[in-house]
Amino acid sequence: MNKKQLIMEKSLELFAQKGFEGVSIQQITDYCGISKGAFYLSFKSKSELIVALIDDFMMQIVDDIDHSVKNSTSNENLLYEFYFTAFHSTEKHSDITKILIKEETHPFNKDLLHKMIYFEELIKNTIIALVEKLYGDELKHMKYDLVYCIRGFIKTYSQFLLFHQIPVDISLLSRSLAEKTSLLARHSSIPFITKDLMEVTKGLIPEEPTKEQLANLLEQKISELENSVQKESLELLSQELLEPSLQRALIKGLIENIRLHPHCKEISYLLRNYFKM
Amino acid sequence: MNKKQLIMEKSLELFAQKGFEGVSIQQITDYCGISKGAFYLSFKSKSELIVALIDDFMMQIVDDIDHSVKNSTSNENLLYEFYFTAFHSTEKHSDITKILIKEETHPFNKDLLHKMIYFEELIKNTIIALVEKLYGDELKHMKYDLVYCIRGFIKTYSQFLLFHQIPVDISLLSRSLAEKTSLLARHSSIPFITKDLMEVTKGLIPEEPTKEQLANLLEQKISELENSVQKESLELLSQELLEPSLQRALIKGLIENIRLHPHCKEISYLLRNYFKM
DNA sequence: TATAATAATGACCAACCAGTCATATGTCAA
DNA sequence: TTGACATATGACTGGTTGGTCATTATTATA
Repeated sequence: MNKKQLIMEKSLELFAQKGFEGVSIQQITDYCGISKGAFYLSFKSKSELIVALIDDFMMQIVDDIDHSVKNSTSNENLLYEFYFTAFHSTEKHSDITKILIKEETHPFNKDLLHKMIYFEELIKNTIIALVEKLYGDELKHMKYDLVYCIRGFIKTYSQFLLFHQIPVDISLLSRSLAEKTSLLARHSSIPFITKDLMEVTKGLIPEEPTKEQLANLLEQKISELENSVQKESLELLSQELLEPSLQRALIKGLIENIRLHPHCKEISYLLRNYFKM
Repeated sequence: MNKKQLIMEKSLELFAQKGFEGVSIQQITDYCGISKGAFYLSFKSKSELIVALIDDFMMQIVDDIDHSVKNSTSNENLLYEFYFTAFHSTEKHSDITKILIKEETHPFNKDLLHKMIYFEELIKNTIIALVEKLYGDELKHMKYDLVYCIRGFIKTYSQFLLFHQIPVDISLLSRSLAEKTSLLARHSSIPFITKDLMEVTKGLIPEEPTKEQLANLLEQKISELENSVQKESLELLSQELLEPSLQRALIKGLIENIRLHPHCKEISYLLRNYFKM
């Protein structure tokens, strides 16, 4: 296996158990069965590993949730599906989620801090899209308040799922929260979180990447991948980016194709936003 | 000033900024203007300092909240008052609250872990008392679900208050949450957190102290205190504990007296429970 | 097979840590 | 003034850390 990949996957387990500062490079290399020096051939420092981890795995969760919101056809079960996807994804990627929760309150590194703020912003944008899809302009001044509540629900119950080793009925939880959310949306009238307050807490604007940046990212991914449907899809999307010609349905299909590859989630997410799918 | 007290107060600031593991004994002693050796005259180890901190300051918050619930006369504004007290108290003791939030997900020490579980349990008990006072048996199967939601609200918004340095209208926040809570209590029907689920997550039962333990604790506090109304009150309560004679109103008054002393909050809380006030 | 290039090793380094202890300073009473 | 006791000091120990680098092993090329 790719050594970089090996280190990332093994260290993820350790970090989830003991937090970043609780795991030494020595422990990681022992666990991987490699030497300490070999580690530094793959990563310049411990921080770089951590940032790489967050980058890679974080996007898988964001993409899962965002995809479920953007691709739901009926509004009937949207709330339920949203919560279900969110909890399902946090369980599937429980290691990285544990890390995100653990390090959230004192990220030991500037880079890491920025990644986490960026992550938070993406999730928030998805929730905003969800709320707008469901309630349009009905909510008005309660909109951002509701968004923050939903985010709070997800955080609170994710923590419950991850830190108590009890088998839990996610479906029930999602129904319960969907009901609660719907209640709050329809009846609450005193907003605490306003648009202004939410802006202030932003900290970092997740800049939309330019067409050129996207093209470069695609180029890079293409060179990394083996020949496969995903590679072909990426190449077609790369062409489409530079010279638009395909119909929307085709583009959407291509983006769906690359979503299947776990390390193309970020690209998939960015393209979906770029092509406004 | 008492050296032990000095160390506790100064180190609290540092810990709140950087977390327990981010602060060395050397940094603490430098910040206090004492030598490293002097630290170990007051505390056997770093852990002991941390446990002492949690013990002392944690109870101040628990007592504040518990007191507001147990002493409210009308149910009209109880929810609002409860939230207001909770947020007011977390702001007043922002340093210790930051520590509690930061260390919650990976307490670096068994003792600390137990303290935190104990703390969580006390808060939960207070919320249960709140819910029962407000809704009695009406809620039935939604009771524990509501309790968990309330706890979630407090955590979510405490984090918001403490980690964004924005001036915030706690009163508005409390009204907003009181409305939300009331909505959930009256209309939600799908419980996720059941009594069983809440039991499982307990981990540690906060054992009610026996009469003898309480008496010892009182004795100790009495010897620590200077002559004052508080000391007198403690002595009277100590007598009352061994040979009941006073009327409830008098006992209640005495307990109120000792609440005024910041380091008698725990005693006050325990006595209030013992005498079922 | 010989040579060059790349991958991997682990002893080593400086920095930091919690905790110790011989020594020094201050403070009483006799 | 003396001596006994409590208080305070900071150099020191043993251990861990992230990170380096001269050396060795492996692979590719010719």
